[in-house]
Amino acid sequence: MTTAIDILNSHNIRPSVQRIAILKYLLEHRIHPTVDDIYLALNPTMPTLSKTTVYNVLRNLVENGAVLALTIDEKNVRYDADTNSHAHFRCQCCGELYDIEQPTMALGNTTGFEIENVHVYYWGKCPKCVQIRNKE
Amino acid sequence: MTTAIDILNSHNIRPSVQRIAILKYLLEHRIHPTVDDIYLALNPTMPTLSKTTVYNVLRNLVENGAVLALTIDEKNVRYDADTNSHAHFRCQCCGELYDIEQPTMALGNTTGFEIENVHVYYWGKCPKCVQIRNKE
DNA sequence: TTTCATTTTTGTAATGATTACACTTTTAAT
DNA sequence: ATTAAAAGTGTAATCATTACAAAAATGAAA
Repeated sequence: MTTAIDILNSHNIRPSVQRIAILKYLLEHRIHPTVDDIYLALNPTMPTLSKTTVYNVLRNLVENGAVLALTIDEKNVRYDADTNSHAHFRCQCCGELYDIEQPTMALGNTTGFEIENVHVYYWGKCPKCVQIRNKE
Repeated sequence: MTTAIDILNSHNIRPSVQRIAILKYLLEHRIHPTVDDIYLALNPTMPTLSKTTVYNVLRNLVENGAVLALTIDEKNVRYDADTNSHAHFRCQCCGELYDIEQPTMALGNTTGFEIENVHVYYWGKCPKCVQIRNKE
């Protein structure tokens, strides 16, 4: 099992208390939290934590490829510690954000472009909301 | 050629002067503009136009499927009048946003999910920026 | 272990996109 | 022409994010 410290080290990010806490939270809560989610979750046990630090740390983690920033939610950026290839699904009923298997893709003509990164975002109804609708 | 009015009518949106102007601008300027881009472009010839109206009209267009909202840019939502299936590429050097051919995708296991919409976002270097880097 | 430079964190203030809201104007049907 | 509904407008509020300067922590050198 890879710990937060290992991940920080392997991305050349010095493992400060705050960085460890934030990455640890992301690793243990795969809910694609927003900055606010993270701040509110950690604040009780780290009262001195500043929201600016959460922003700073996350920018650092994203820039160094340790964490993904998801822009599927128009309001807030969401963060994901799972950097393996996978897609995301956002339910238009309940707003929930799910991990979903990455489709196998045959790229079209992308001549001249150097592609470094792909994000696939789905929108629709999640299983829970489909069921609720069918019961009505 | 489909006009702005045709598109509005076919999506059951009443064709007001402002709606026509905004959709026409989107149809004729395939640059994925932001709200501000659109407002600044139209303001000279429509001095009474309000930015709130631009927001309202775009929300209406998106909700009725006449226009796409792109969240590839973390700062602003960008709008696209091309609702045909295509992907988007954002250059990490110059920030430019390109249309790009939609990959042919074989969906993985999405049992239970009702998928209504897919967006594929690419990041990397655009041909211009690749060239510039190679010349250095 | 003291010193000092560098990095990191912190809190407050600013920014900037978006929305709320109340009022005015336009539209379309009678 | 009258009138009710829809659409547009301008200002003020909201809220995520960033800027910035001061404080704290870190780590290397003496």
